[in-house]
Amino acid sequence: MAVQQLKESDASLNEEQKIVNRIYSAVMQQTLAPMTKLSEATICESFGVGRMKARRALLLLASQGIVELRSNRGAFVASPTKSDADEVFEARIHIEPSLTAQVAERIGTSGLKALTDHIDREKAARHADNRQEVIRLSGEFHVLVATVSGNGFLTRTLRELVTRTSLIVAMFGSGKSSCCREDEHERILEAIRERDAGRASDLAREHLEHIRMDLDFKKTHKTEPDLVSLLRSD
Amino acid sequence: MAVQQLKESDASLNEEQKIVNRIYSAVMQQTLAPMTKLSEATICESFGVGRMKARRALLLLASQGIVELRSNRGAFVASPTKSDADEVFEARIHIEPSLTAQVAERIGTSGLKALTDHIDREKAARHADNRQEVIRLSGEFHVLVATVSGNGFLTRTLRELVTRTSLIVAMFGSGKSSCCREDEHERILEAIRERDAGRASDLAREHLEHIRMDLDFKKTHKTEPDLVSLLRSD
DNA sequence: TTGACATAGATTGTTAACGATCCTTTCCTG
DNA sequence: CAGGAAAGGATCGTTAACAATCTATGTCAA
Repeated sequence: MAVQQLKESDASLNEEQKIVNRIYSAVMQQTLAPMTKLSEATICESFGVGRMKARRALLLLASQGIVELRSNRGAFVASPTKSDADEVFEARIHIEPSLTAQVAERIGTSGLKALTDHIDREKAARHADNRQEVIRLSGEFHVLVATVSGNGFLTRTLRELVTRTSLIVAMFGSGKSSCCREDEHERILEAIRERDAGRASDLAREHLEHIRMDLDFKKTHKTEPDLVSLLRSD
Repeated sequence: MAVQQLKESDASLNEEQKIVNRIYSAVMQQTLAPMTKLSEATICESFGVGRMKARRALLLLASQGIVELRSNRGAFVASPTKSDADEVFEARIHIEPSLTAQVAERIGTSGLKALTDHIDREKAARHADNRQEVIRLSGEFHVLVATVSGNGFLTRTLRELVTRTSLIVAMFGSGKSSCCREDEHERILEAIRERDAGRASDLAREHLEHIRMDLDFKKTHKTEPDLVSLLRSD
């Protein structure tokens, strides 16, 4: 079980993929909020590329549900609905427990080291109170599990699911616990290290259900206070 | 569990999505063989669209691994390797048994009717010896299971997986049994109808493993006789 | 003051032309 | 005759200009 490309060397990639990855990261660390407009011009000057590259990047992001393209109006960071959230968590609960179990059975030393290092980085970020980094690393843990499984397809699928989860949390997250709970990743890693596939699977499922339970679909969407801020006297 | 859009009304779709769907279908019924070149010009005149739409469609197809874009050389129908095949079947075995079990638990009457009708169409096509239709419907059964689950994300994911499986079978299929076995879909449907989630899950897994076992990775790729045909005297 | 309407600006969608790269054919040379 | 180099053709990648659409501002009338 070789870990192929833990570091995706940003250099050897075509430009639009770089743009896509940067936007993915921004969404994952909740720098880009749902409904944020991503105009072509913005992307062109932000990344120093032509309009063609920008449009290709936006099309790719749209095909993965990260942005929404409205005709003649531009691209906006997706704003998932409750039903979108249900789909995403349902899909993750179908995939991740089974995948985590497989990883527990077949992981090698290099994969184990990658996961351990990641947990260390998570702890460091948490200790440093670097919220954005904590959120991003929390999400990427799940992608990393797929990566160490060696399955490129599932890695891409999970990257998409995790990113959409980040948008869902941005929309419906209930306040402070807007990222994964403290030690759940560590406990999953322990189960993997002990080759306990059943426990790893259970922990993964519970972890996802915890994230889901921390959502609150009753409150009005978090990203509508634009209206409020516009109504303020200034 | 409402079945939302069993018929994707080809009319109300933007043009590039129509192109993508047509190519999907062609791959599914093995009209388009791996490594087939899809030049921009071909698509432009085939669908009567501008080069821009053609390029967008090809980019979408590439992002889903159906075609491969080579710089300055054009788009080619993907030719999966053995390792690609392993990834696809691994992913399907992670997803489909669990998904089928869920469908067995939660399916409603409309979903049951959709699946039953589909099986009927499969039988009719088989009886009529319409090979292309049999292959296409066999693949789409798996997509339909995802559709009746009501999960749009998994539906898209399975459409991609099934299409790639079709390419894999085109590359490595061992002769005659190049499509799903006769009655396995029917047995899965029976388990679903009886709400036997465990059996449905098992049957789905076995079915996938049967498809996988019918592959033969030893033989030279099916789509290299281009070399042979070039060597013929003519 | 409020509402509708018209105009101006900005942004996206499309097309066409140009430049770059690759493949094929041809021709030259050993 | 074989090998390689160069020219030609075809295809893709990019850019720039144009057309279409939407948003916002401003005006006028009720």
